[in-house]
Amino acid sequence: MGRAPCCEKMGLKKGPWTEEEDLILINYINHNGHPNWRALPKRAGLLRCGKSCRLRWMNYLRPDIKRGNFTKEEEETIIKLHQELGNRWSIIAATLPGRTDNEIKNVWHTHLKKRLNKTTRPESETQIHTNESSDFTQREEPNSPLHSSSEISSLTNAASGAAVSGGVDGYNLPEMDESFWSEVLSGATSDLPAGNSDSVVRVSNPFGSEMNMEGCMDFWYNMFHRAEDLVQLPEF
DNA sequence: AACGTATGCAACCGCGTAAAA
DNA sequence: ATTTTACGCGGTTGCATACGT
Repeated sequence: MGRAPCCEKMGLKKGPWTEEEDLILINYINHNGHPNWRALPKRAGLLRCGKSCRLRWMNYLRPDIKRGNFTKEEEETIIKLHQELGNRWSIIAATLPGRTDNEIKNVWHTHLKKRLNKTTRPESETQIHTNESSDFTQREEPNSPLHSSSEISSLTNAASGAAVSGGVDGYNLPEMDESFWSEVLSGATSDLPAGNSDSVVRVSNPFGSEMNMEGCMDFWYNMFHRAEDLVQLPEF
């Protein structure tokens, strides 16, 4: 498979963006959108590669970017989702409107991870795994229907619609009606006492992974309801 | 005040994959 | 059906600033 020969050409600028470059990029995208990142810098008159332009726009210049410190609620969401999903920063970012995957990744490595390490209980005291040192995919069940971040992205996008029963990549996604949770609960193979939401149970979630019931419910809620924000494309 | 170290964050790099040719 | 191209993601790097000695 060929790979994009991005940034190979000599003469393309690297490093921090100047205010002038930012203005050029903002102005161009506001008037033309960004249907083709690779062609954008040339058309806009920027000596940058498309990849660099995309990154700058997505992580810094987009009008819907929320700047400033993370709220306690946002941090808790990151911690909870990271516990369930591992380093799936883009998925986590999808549940926090205005926050970028890069920003969340930075916050995790600079603040949250350290904070958690300070308060981490010994492994033997908890059945809930954190995914910090192992890739999420390595924890997937052998028969897990999801194998790549792009598939999860597809799920996220599919979730943005009202009806999701059509499924993604052959996987039938359930309707979020009242019977949904009863089906999930009936799919749990745990023999733990009912109502113990802190305990790990194996649930029939599409990731084939373990998460506690509360986490599973929160996850689905975020996926189906907050993903709506994702597909509201800016108007140019 | 000067230096060394730690921290935070923006940006780059390389890979996987979907879409196009 | 195969190859090429472009995009998006996660890991990593490097610079600027803060902090401690």
